[in-house]
Amino acid sequence: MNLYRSHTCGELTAKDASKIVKLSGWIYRRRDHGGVIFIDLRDNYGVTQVVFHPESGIIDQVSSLGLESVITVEGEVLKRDDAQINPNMITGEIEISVNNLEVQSNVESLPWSVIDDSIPEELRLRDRVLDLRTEGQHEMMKFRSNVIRTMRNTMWDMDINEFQTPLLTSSSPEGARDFLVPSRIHPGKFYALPQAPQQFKQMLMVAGFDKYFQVAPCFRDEDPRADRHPGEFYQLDAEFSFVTQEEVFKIGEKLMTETFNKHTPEGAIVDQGPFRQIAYKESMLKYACDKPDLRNPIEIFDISKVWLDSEFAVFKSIVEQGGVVRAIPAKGAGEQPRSWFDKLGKFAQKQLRMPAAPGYIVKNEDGTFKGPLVKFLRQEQVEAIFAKAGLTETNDTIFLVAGQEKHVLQPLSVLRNKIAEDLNLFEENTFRFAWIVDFPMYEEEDGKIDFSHNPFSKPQGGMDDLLNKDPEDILAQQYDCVCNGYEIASGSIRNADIPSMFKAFEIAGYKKEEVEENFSGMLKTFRLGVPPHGGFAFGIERIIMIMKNESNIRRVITFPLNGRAQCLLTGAPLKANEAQMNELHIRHFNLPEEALD
RNA sequence: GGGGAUGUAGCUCAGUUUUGGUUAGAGUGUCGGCCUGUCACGCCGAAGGUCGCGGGUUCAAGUCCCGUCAUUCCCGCCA
Repeated sequence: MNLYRSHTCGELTAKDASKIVKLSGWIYRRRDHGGVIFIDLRDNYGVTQVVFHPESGIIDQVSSLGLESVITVEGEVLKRDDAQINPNMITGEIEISVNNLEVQSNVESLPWSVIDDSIPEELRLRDRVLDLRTEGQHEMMKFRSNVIRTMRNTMWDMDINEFQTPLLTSSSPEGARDFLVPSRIHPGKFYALPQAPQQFKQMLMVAGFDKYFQVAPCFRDEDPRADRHPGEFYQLDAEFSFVTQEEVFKIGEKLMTETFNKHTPEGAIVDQGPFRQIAYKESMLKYACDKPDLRNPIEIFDISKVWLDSEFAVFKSIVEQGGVVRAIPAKGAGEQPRSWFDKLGKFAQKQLRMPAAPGYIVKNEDGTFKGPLVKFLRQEQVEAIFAKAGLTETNDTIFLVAGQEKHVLQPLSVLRNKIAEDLNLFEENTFRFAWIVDFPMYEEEDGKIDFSHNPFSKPQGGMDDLLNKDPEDILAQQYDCVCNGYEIASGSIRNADIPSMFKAFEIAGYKKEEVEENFSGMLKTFRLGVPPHGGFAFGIERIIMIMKNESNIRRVITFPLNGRAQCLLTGAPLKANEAQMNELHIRHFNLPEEALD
């Protein structure tokens, strides 16, 4: 017998009756009847009812202990009378009649109750340990642990090596803001925390390891979102040599299906590979975003041209000036009350900052149409639009959004999901995957050409594309994996050809010397013989959020930062003292007033 | 940097608009008492409030106005 326990609080049942046992755990609940006291004792594994009788002589001691105190009890396992069995507990057939109590740690007062599930997040973060004891949060972290175990095992089963890569490394000029770490040994110089192990995993391929993965911490100094933890997060990062895009997809599909099949609820529908592949361009048209939620059956389509042959000056001039009109088909939406349409219009203007509420056309029972825009089109034009949408029933509706393409995409995407949600069109308990492929290599903003994704991706046509195509027309062997409206992975087949790498950077405005300097490590190794290679990185937190249907990423992180990137437990970030600053050769300047106190 | 929502007892929330008006309520938790079979135990009693903060309007502000802070969601940002 262990010093503290012979069993856990989740394992004793009727078959253990009359055993003498020792249990340790936290006081979860107490029911004091004056003469007899019941305590629900909780540990990581479960809850067991322990009973104190007056004859034990420790009643007074027990009633003075605070909830969440840690105790060790010793006693006999008693089978309960039939009337006293609690069918809701695994250990509900028995209880422990205690004759010996040892207090490991007494709790004077609790800031809030572990049983209460309506505690605000600020307190949960401040008292995170208490929060991690609550049933929901405790199970969540065990769930995360199990998911990562499955992912690791799946990778190992495919004979993929697990390696670690440096955390103190160099800044990469592309991408998000870096976290910098001042060097003591090299005054004035800084390490950067990796935004991803990108360069190192490629170097592992050059080193001949063939297949690699790791559960990698990634650091990006960006503002948070509900699905984006500020500062740091984890990726299941992987890279493979001598592979094609399709072979990388197979590995990713195996990883996802194994993980989701094992950890989603009974009866869930999980896409089994091969996953759908959707070209970036197609995705932007049909779903108005590059991470579509495919549980939503609505597909947007373009109806720009019809307005050139109409009397509606607003849409006509938008299209004439290169803008677009897009249609969102909404099956049966005409059954909704007028107030629903009004509310949707207000939402669009207020939340999505659309200049006007989206127009709509509803099909009447007699085959005519109604809505503010109907009078501008001929009957056969409207009929053609509905035919294109495949809408044939009374009350079927089409919403219209017009404007320059870059302005309408975001509102379209949000409206597509909101309409489907309001109309209850989403598939339930379903996990829909897709690969978004054929991303453009470059994008133009304010006349400047920049990489639209990863500068290390291979242009689909190689050097030939780089030399002969308009940069905006060059596609990359770059792909994302999306699930239920989240981007859960990103990857590419890398550009392993040194001349075309320089050319690719040149198009984005980087001089040869800059590239040599910033990627010296990687370039040097590439000159030593680089295999064709490619890979992916899956966002672990997002995968867990999706499986648990959680909307906030902090729920799946043991010790998350708050929305302002502060740790309420440790106070991080904190000021450095003078001695530390001196040693690191750094000094403050230009601090805002509020930082000076 | 910008926009929306929220802020009342330790915690969850009602009261705030329509209509500014006596002592701001409930549940839960806490504390005290009672209770030998409960399992979210029960019963009796008590304590607990700068209505986020500051200013303004008014005879009178939790309620109206302005500002500000905090939390959160979104936009920007996220190769």
